[in-house]
Amino acid sequence: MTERDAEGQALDLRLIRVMRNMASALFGSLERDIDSYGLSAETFQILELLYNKGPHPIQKISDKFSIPSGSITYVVDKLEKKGYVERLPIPGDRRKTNVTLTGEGRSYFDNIFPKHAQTISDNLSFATDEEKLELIAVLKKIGYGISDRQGKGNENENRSDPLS
Amino acid sequence: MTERDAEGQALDLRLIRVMRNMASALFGSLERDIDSYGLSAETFQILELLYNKGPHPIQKISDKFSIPSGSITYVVDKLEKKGYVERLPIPGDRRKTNVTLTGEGRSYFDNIFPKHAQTISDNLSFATDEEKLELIAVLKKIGYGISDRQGKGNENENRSDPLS
DNA sequence: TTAGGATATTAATTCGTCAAGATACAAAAA
DNA sequence: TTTTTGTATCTTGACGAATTAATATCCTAA
Repeated sequence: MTERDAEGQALDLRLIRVMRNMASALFGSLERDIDSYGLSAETFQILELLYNKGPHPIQKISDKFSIPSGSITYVVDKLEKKGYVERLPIPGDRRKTNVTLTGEGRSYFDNIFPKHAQTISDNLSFATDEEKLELIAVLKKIGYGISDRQGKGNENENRSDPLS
Repeated sequence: MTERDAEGQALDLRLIRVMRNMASALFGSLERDIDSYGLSAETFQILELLYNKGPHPIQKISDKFSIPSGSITYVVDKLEKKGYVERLPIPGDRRKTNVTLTGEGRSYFDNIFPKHAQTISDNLSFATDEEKLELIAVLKKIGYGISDRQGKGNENENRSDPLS
């Protein structure tokens, strides 16, 4: 990789520091919000996935969120104990298990999601819509760049739902 | 807090998703780099602090990085066992303990920091300098906004080294 | 059939946090 | 003064959360 001159490097270090602080303030705030619903950021995202895209095999969830295979059982167990999801066998392949939202899980998410979305908007209210569009464009470019450079084995991934 | 219309809300959700994915790609990449030096993101940042700003009392470090008081002992222990830092009493207050870089810690950091800085530049190379400056401005604004709203008890913090 | 891989769980372990405790300082009361 | 009360600092030990490595079951293709 090409080396940067001292000045450019200093700019990069400044940017990474601002990013770290912003991320810590923003995601910290969102995590506290999610915590108030009795969930973790991780379990919230899993519920969100099931809510928006229906049942998923355990392994898909594990992949999507980079949760180790040994941990995903533990995580799904917790959600199952709370009554928000259930495990269902997948016909045709008895190795797989589908995770699906229960009625209770759905209505709980119906309840908390709008609140959380409002918290997100509150936290992002310090930028204008124009700035937000600019952020989306640039941050996407960076995220893509990094993921593509790494993912030398994932070329066939869903590019219509980028970075998802 | 004022509520957003559906369209604005959708923009916010888009932005937060892009931010999450970007952060996970970027910080994941940086963490893997740091991991290759046998450190965690947290311990790396502590070494960086001691390197740039000299010895710090344990409690300052604990505060700065929001590490619980029970955990900071554990973290400093690990760095001490590796020989990178040592604990020294602070004259005048026997409750406090200073954490300082050892010679070994300093030369180790001398060695790894330039490598890590290069990794940072590599990961940020997908944005132009102009875009980076724009990012710094907007992300700072968001980070400030969130921190200031929360920190109703921290008005007296160091604003010349913002969000640090 | 059999060999190899995919999927999920279990058990052991590691990691980090919390609550409680030990010590020291500082300020107010006696 | 000295005593008391409250607070700050750090560590300890018990605990829970999350990961790893090993295991059980199942599928696919040679």
